[in-house]
Amino acid sequence: MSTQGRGLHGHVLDILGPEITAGEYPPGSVLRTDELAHRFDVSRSVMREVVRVLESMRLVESRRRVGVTVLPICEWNVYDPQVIRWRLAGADRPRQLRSLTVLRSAIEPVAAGLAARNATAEQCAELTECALGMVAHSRGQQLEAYLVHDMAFHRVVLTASGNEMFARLGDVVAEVLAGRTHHDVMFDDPDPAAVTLHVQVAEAVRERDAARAEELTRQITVGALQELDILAPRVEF
Amino acid sequence: MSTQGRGLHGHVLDILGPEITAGEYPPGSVLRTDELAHRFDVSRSVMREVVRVLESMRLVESRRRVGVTVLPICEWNVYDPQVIRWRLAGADRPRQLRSLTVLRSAIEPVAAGLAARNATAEQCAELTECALGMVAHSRGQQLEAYLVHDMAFHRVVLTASGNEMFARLGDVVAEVLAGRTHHDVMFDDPDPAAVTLHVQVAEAVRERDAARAEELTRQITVGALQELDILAPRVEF
DNA sequence: TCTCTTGAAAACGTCTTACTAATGGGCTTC
DNA sequence: GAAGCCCATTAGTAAGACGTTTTCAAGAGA
Repeated sequence: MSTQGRGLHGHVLDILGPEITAGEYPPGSVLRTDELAHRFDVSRSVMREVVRVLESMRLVESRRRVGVTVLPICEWNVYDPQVIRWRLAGADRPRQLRSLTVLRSAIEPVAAGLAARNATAEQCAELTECALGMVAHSRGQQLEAYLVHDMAFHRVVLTASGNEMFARLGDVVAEVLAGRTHHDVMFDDPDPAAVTLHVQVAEAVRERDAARAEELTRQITVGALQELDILAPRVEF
Repeated sequence: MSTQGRGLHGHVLDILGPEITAGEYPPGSVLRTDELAHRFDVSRSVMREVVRVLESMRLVESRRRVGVTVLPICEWNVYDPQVIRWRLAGADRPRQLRSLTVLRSAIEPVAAGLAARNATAEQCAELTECALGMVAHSRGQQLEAYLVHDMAFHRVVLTASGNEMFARLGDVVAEVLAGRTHHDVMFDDPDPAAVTLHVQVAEAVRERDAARAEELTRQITVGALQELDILAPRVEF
């Protein structure tokens, strides 16, 4: 599921983007538009469009007489979904997974609290449905079905918060959850305690108990962090 | 401080981007590359590069035989610093300011907690210095000088957290703080309670008291939210 | 020898033109 | 009325020429 297989432009981006985010060109490296165009066998026009996009992601900077310079990580637009996908697919996947999980631990509890205030009746119903789906598939090697409901659950919470910045993290959280199931070691069945917590969050939101929804969600994210510490301890801090 | 006045490309972007984020073209509106090129008096090449960048921000989508379609807000990359700047400069500034402040209230307490664990001795010193600077300029119409130290304080906390996702929000927080001082009604002097809280956060971080740093920062952000409610109640939720 | 000036080379920036390709809508046909 | 074909439309790609800025080095002068 690359972003835009459409067009030569998207194709080149799908190769060059991951290379840069993987750190194959150290910060300060200089690429030449013409060379890249030749390498990918595309016209300079196409190559220029690719560079423009990379530039808007702050992965590179283009300067006259110098070339296309790779920027240090601290400059990157690390919230760009495309950049996140590239990094998750690449070498510093563990690091990215950790920073995203920490991000979740900050965002989701607050989002859940807001959801308890702002969720529509329909969203409350969706939430309950997702939680029940998680329960239903929590035993007997049904990780895929479980994952679907888990992703949906968190997406509904973030959307129901009513804050667009939170809502936009739905995709990111989904990828983190999917990553946990697909790439990393995952226990045969999800932690029963976590399943229960999801059900309780749905309850709390339905009952408009913001404080409880927040606290329960905090427990979920703390659990996710601990799980990460067990599987891949001390990758960064 | 527009992103890149460099080049025709940047110039067109600085006009078209704000127009789109201001909602001047309702979602589903169709723009034609040729028309835009003619309107801005640039070549189609330049216009195509602009469209590519807008596309990477998910503000528009380009399809053959159709044109450049404006996407609904829910598709936008709302974490793109450029998009944030455009929106802050435009019509839905209040809405953007509110969602960013809510975001702050989720992120900063957690970041402060992490900072208490991870901050270097140098960062602790910087933090104290910033807090003292805030105190020094907290009375007598020195809002500008106060703002400088306030922005620096929060940037250091976010950086010291050691999480790159948090660190990258330094600019955003700075713009929110600057916006509060410059564009919105601001009391003559900053709230003394807030000043004290900053000093205490610096203390807590220095003493490695994560829980206290988190709780104190939570009070700061809650204050910011309340302030927003007083100045511009009920803009969205 | 050091500095300042000047010039040229290098790389991106822009424009133009031509051509290709896909796709949505209208037209025809059954 | 439905299905399928055809074409106008608009973006996608390519190639080449020229402009512009920036850097760096060579040369002139002190």
